[in-house]
Amino acid sequence: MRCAFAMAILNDFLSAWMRQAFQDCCPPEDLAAIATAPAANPDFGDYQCNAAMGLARRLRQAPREIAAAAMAGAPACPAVAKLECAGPGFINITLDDQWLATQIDLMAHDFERLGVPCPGAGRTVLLDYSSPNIAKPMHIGHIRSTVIGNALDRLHRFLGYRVLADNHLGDWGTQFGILIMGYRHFADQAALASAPVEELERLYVRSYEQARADHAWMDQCRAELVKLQAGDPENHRLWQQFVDLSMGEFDRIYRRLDVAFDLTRGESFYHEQLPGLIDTLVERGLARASEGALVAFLEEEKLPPCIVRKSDGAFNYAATDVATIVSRLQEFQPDRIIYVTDERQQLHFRQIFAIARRLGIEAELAHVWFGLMRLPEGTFSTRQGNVIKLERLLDEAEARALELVRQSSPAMPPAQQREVARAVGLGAVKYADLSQNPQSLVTFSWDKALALNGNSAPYLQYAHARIRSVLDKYQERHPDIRLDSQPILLGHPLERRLALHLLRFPEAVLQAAQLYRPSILADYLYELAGHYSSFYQNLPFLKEKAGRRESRVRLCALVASVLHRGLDLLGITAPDRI
RNA sequence: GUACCUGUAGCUCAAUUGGAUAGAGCAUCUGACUACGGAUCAGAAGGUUGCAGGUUCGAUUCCUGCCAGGUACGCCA
Repeated sequence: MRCAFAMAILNDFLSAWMRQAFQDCCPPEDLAAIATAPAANPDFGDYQCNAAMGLARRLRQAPREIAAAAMAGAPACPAVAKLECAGPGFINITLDDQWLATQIDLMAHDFERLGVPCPGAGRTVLLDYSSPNIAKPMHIGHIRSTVIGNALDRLHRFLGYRVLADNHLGDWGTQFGILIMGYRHFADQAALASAPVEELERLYVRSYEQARADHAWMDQCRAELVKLQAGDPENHRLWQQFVDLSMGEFDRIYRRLDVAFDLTRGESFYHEQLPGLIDTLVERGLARASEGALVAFLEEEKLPPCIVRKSDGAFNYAATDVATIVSRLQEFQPDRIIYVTDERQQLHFRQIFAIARRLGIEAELAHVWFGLMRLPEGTFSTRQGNVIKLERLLDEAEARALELVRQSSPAMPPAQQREVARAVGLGAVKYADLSQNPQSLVTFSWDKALALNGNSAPYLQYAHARIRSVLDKYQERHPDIRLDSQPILLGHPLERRLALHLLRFPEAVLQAAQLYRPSILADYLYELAGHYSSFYQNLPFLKEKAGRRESRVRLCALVASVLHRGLDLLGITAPDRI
């Protein structure tokens, strides 16, 4: 039997091959679980299959015997050079050098996609991320949703999905009642003209303090919100002014972060649909009056009750979010809606999704949450005024990077130095958030957010720039050689290891998107840069004799392409010079 | 009280979702300077994976119970 699998994901290819090997000695229902994995240790070959041990109990047979049977049953495969049984029953797979070289050659010729498939073709994903609140400055707590969401956006687009990135602004909540009261009583028009969002923030904090001490004030705030939601022209005018002022600042930051949305629809966009939604919920028995409010009871889902309309008649976040799902499905028919928010909203989304299911909505609904960013002294909040503004973080990052660029590239023109510093500083900040498991707690620290060495974006950018520089030198010295027709030779273990890792790029991209964890791609790139740096430091290539020299230069070029593309998928720029 | 998350080297984080000797970075120490970019590389040292049980060939990973921290839980978003 010939080996006839398409090689898109190396591990899937080998897993499918192993399933064939096990076909005769494994019950059919267990076949699907058989898979390979990269070897834990280079001594064990390149890939391993651990299925024999798992089957031993079911088959009442020694795992090594099962492994031996599978190895005997394995169809011939040009990819595999050696198959060994080791330890209690591991099957160790060593790939064929020539085959690896051919795969690298194919990958290098796939200049645009580098072997990454397009599983999202024909599917639509709506991505809801960033979503800051109007009238509050963007602070470092907002960067996680923005950066993680944007990376998921780029990953899904690259995988062929039609992506609609929607910035679901908080432009319709209680804060406007508080803000309107603050504006009426404390507004400083001069400050509003010169630093609008700071002034709005000040008014909000001032009015909120008042409300905490003064019940009548709080009641008045609520009343102003109800008036706004009921269409009061004066409150609506103020609201529009607050929105416009905030959007000016948000747009400036998004441009700087290289983040773009297809839609910017705040909660207010769905405002008119809320009464109809509430009627539907009541008609279908999904919500009923309770203590003056309208509440959806979700006992079947083992979830606490969810208020969809407050006793003062105002709609809340829950109502808006359900209406948003309904509206999005009607207008765009997404196969999936992904929300990126912090951990505090887990229960909220479980409730919202439960209500959506009861309304008969079938689209896949995913909540990607991440740990709240804290300061060493605790949580920060606008109300307490202990926030670190996002722009200040970005300024600091660029300043530190600029200092470094000036030191290491003094000959570079100042304008280019600034451009490089922008990419490096911004990359460092983004990478700090993207390179770790989103669900862990994060305590903000300047040194961590702005790290320029070790496992950081600048390390990857540096590796990339070094390669570009070497490639230029090669071009100068050998302008007549057509590189892409030169054979790939994998003789040295460092070359081989690099090649093997390069071939895992498609898998890293796919996994990062499927598991909603950009950190998987970041880890992959960091390891790639590490393998490359060892290779670079320990093996000559421009000085190597012809043939091997071309092979190594081609490997370098492919590493550069993968780093550039991979960083781009994380929203990070890799300059040619650094 | 209930639910979810976190706990791994001095510090910050990994561990291919149950695999072989738990890996990186920072900090510390030792090497590599006629180099193709030293923002680097090679190496050393650093661990009872919060604690106690259980499941099995095998547990950082799954189950149970504790401990510590975080977050949420009918009128915030």
